[in-house]
Amino acid sequence: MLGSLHDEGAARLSNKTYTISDLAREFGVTTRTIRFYEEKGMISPLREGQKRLFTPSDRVRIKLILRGKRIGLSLKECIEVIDMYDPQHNNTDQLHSLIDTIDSRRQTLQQQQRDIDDMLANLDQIKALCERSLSSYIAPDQGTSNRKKI
Amino acid sequence: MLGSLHDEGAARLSNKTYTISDLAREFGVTTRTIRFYEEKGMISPLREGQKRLFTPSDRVRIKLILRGKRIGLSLKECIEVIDMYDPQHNNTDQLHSLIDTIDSRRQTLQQQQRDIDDMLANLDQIKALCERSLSSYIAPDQGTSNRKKI
DNA sequence: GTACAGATTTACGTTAACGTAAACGGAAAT
DNA sequence: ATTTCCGTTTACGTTAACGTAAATCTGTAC
Repeated sequence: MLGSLHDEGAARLSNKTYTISDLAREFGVTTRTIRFYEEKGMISPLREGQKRLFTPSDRVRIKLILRGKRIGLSLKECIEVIDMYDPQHNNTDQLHSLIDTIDSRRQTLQQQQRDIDDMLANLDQIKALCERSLSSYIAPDQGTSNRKKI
Repeated sequence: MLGSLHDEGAARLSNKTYTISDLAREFGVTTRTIRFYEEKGMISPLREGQKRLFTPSDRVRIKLILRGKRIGLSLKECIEVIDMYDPQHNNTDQLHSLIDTIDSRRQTLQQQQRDIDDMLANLDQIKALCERSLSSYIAPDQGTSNRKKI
């Protein structure tokens, strides 16, 4: 399997499991959300009778899904990224195509980095203007455009 | 107005305008999208009879909307950010509250930066594994886990 | 036993961000 | 004059990602 990342102490042979509300609480989502992810085939928890039993691996997948969402990926894109961890390799073509996918995903991420940097810089500017405006604050006043500081 | 950014050559007193398809083409979106943004009050192009006339300011707003979208903001969040450029200040409380908003938005952006960095690092790992797997490729083979390089 | 807290399935509802189609207006080219 | 190209309005359709409600099961506390 090309080396499964995220085993989180594979040595411990961890057979720990989580309930659905454990994970919901940990990640600040509803149980509905987690069931929805299962419906979509994004996770496949075990069953103990009727109840779901989540493994550490399920837990990591959820974590990765939420990381994806934080940067604006759709759920579909989230699984695309996650599936890269466990490639159906064996095949040279597939490996090459995976590399292409990775490169393209990287482009997007780098564009996002630039966008975030830009936006942060803008926020800094605005904040600075706010603070200058506050420091020189005396009384309510209109047009501040080209007015010199008092 | 606390100093309007993005005048893009305010000195030139630019009265250039754009048609809807100009901007659609430039930004790679449909005209429907632009009209939709107007419906939502995100831009307010002039009219020449019935037709829309977009100013450089409209153009910048669209640009900022799309930047927001690229990092996963909703349209509502996009205008929240854009509106920071043109605060209804005059009021100390409002300025303080704007600063809070900025700080909170910054937190989110920084979390996104971390998420992107993490994801990029993961992609690098996966790619490296792919390439190692390709370089030692001889014939279709199963378990590569702990196998030494040939 | 039964009440109660959690878990499950089923299924309809909701919001966002457009897509898409229909029907029409005005100017320019043929 | 009529086709051809924008452009416009109106309006219904669509997908994603859950929310929410109702009915059922189930193990544990009392």
